[in-house]
Amino acid sequence: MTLRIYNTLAGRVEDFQPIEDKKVRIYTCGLTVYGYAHIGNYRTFVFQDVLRRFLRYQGYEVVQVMNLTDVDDKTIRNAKAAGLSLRDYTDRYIEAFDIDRQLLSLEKPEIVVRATDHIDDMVKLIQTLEQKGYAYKREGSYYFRVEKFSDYGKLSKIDLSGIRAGVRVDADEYDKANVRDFVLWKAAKEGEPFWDTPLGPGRPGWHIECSVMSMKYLGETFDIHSGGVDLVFPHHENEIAQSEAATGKPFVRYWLHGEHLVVNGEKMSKSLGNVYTLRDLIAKGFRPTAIRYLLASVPYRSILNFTFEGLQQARHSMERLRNFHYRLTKEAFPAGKSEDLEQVAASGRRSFEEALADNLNTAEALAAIFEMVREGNTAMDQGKFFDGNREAFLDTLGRWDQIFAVLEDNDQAKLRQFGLVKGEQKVSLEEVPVPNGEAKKMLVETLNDEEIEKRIAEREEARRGRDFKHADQIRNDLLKSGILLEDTKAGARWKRM
RNA sequence: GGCGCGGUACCCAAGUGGUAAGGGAGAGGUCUGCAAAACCUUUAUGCGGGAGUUCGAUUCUCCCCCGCGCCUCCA
Repeated sequence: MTLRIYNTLAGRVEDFQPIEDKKVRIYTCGLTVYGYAHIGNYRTFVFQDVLRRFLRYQGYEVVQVMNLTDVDDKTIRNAKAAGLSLRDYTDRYIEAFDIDRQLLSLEKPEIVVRATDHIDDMVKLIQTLEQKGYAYKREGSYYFRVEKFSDYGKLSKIDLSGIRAGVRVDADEYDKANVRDFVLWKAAKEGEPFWDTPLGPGRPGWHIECSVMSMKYLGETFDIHSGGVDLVFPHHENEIAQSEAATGKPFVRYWLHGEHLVVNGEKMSKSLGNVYTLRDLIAKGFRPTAIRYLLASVPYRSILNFTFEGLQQARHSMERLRNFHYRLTKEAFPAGKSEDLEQVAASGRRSFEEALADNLNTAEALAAIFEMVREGNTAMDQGKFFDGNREAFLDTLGRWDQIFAVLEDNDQAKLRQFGLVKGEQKVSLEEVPVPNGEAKKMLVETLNDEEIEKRIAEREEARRGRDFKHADQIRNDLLKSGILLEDTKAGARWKRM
């Protein structure tokens, strides 16, 4: 099944065809590590994760490069405020990001790179651009001569005449030859980090790192470049200009952009106080898997309206899928096999695959799987689900989960693994992060599996003796610890709230 | 000013020129020692408003209203 995907460059949905038959090369703009990533960032990362998972699902080998921008005005400012070197400061947030990534079940890109490890490569590219007449130097800084690159604007469809001198243009870059020109290399400033290079002392401009690192690891022309919509202009437009001016070859074949997320219908902003990090949400008691589910459930090209109610709804939807999975694995069914049900499982699989192939329509993929769940549940309730049907349903559900990755209730285990359990309910946004330090005090500690099982056994014993008072006592105690008991036909089942 | 996106039930959210997926919540039911949970059923003559094209429009065209994004750092 060919993936059809919206290519910003083409301005329409296109069939995806990689350069190399069974291999896909992807570059994704990662994070500027000046602080914790927020859920808006994660919306984009979940989209990119769904993309790479679906490509792998289709049998492609994926080589994904993700960059981490570890030098820019904000990182410099914040590192200085924290009294740390740029490296020490950004290391902390990179570590925090890696933990978040695992909490959200984002597959690790094959190659994760940081800008400051590629200064030499950037210098070389800028030198090439200068030799070809695309770059010029002014007062220690290098700029890209936009008017020399005739394709400028082809991605964002921007009208260059719309950029007017003196309006909406960084005032301290007055020394550019043309207001449209963008900086490749910034001359060193007093009190700021800089690198001594053949270009002179300074630090890289924002766009150059992505051109350099993507081409270094993926070649001068590669398949997919993705990021948030806000990057279309100027970031990606400038990347194209730098890269294609230097190589004379097409830079990227498919440009993919994820829409933003808003909170309660409003843009996230510090002044509104609605910027949430993953840790903020965990501290409020929300589960990483529910967050992933919510972020994945809205197709990537639509604005996602993030609300706590929506997160709660996501949690419940996800629970329904897990319940069905539980029945499939634990409930006893009569021997035999229903051909009709085999068809239900097969068509569920086909439908969700088709939905994803259609520009990653995750909402439709969900609908497909829920339809299968309902039919399966109905058959089970009527005694018409057979042992022989187990495998096909588990197969479809498992395949679906290769993309969505939310079936397993592993939140508690992961939070423990990263020390994000017990203690206070809220961690201030302003605190300097120590991923394994104060971040430990986040979730209310709950009982471990053995303790829970033991209490349940005790309750079963009480119930057999018709000592319901004691049984109910245990049930209530567990509930207070966040453990919900469910008496099913197959015995007592528990889950964490 | 330029470019672009969106308005579908109480909430989230697909989709189509042929008569509205799915989830959550609510209601009813099944199950249960009770309860919860779970499961089933059910919930838009309607898709922002108006006009047009058409045998037929939520889906196409035009106008209007509302919300939003980008054009400057931003996922």
